[in-house]
Amino acid sequence: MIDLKLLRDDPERIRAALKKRNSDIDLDRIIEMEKQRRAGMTEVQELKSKRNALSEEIAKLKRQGEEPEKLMEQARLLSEQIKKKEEKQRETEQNFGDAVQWLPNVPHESVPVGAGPEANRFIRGLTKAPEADFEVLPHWDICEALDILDLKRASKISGSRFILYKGMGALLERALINFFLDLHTTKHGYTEIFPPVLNPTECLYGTGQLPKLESDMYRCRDDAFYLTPTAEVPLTNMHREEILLEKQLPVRYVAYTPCFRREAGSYGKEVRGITRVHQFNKVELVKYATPENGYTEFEKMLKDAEAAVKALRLPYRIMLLCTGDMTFASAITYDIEVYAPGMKEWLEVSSISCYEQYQSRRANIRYRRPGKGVDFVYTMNGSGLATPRTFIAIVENYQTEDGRIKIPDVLRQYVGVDSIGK
RNA sequence: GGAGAGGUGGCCGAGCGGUCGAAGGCACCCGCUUGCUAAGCGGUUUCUCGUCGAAAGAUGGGACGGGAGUUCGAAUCUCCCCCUCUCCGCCA
Repeated sequence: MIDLKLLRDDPERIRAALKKRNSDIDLDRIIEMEKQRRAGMTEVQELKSKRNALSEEIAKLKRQGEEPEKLMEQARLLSEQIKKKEEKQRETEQNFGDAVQWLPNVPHESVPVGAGPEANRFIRGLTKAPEADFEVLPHWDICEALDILDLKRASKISGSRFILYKGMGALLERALINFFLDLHTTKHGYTEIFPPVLNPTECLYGTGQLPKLESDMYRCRDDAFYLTPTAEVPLTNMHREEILLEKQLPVRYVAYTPCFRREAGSYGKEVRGITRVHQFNKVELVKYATPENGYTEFEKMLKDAEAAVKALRLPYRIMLLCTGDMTFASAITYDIEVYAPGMKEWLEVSSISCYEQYQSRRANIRYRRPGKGVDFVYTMNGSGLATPRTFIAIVENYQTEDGRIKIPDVLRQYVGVDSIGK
């Protein structure tokens, strides 16, 4: 949620942010609703103040053994009036609340303005796709040849855009998950969490998937749960409605979870292979920090994710997303992309976002600074990494001319062999 | 699924329908003190939303799991829901 004080005191900043994001939200309507809401609030409060005074008076008289019937009658009428006003006010609040949920975060000033990927800014890494000295097979071909993915049967048991890893493929996938978890827990100071992946509606509002991304998620029919689209949801909601101590911060969590996405509307794109699927594995990083340290921690998180790509020795680049490419709740987002020489494409394997206080306001996650009251924490998260595309990058980059796949050094202790095939 | 207990401030934990935003403790912060790996003494500190104010602050509303009700008035009474714990049953 955006800061309501900003809405009141400096709406032009929000208007500018909306423009940068190409949003067509009617801000004036929301401002108007907010004014109405406050006016109504004041009215109700004044009536209640009167009633409280009356009640006190009654109590006093009763203690003296009197029966102040006239006052009681007056108070009764007041109460009725209050009830009516309150009902109206509740409606006003509800409408305002619903509307304000749709306001996206204000982008950080360093974020380039633009509509699509072409406006993203290169930060570091490879400027050019590396060339292989032989014809690299795309992952769907090499994986079929080596019998480590079975997409036909995945489709038989679940449908299109599902992955079935098999044999050494399953082992490689498992190795990746373990490697990522070990890396972040032992080298980067994250605490491992293994959370539930069915999350209730409140959690999805908390992190900002709802209301906007409703149709991108799987919902349970009989219970108010969504299948988690990312571990960001459980990890960030762990401290929902809490006041943390300043000395606890930063809190760093890492979790492996499967992630579920309907990918509605993406049909026709990326049809082959496993770049875009309904269920995938991801190791996710989440941090809670103070506003002062927020961006330092954020840059560190980018490095933590980058370390994973580096350790696997994959060709990569880091892009700063433009306003049009960022998600709704994010103030700033970096993508780490690896190159897949078989597909001849750059693939996003990690997206690292800082939400500043946008999520913490929604989820009411605060911290106490000794002697200086409470404030909302900064939250941020990043993939560290998502496996399917990392898997692709490995089978395509580590492919040999004779059709094998070498195992990256750092994974050997998990896989137990040097290569897959022959 | 059945039976019972319970959900109160950052944490633990009291709380006859009005003087309870809530005893006490812990923690925290601020002083003082002390010759010892820290203790003692005193004091402060719930959160939230309005209004006025540049600010310090002043003033009012609200919050004791959530919602509805009874009442002039609810942490306290009634109903519904949610959650936690214990026991029984069932199941991986």
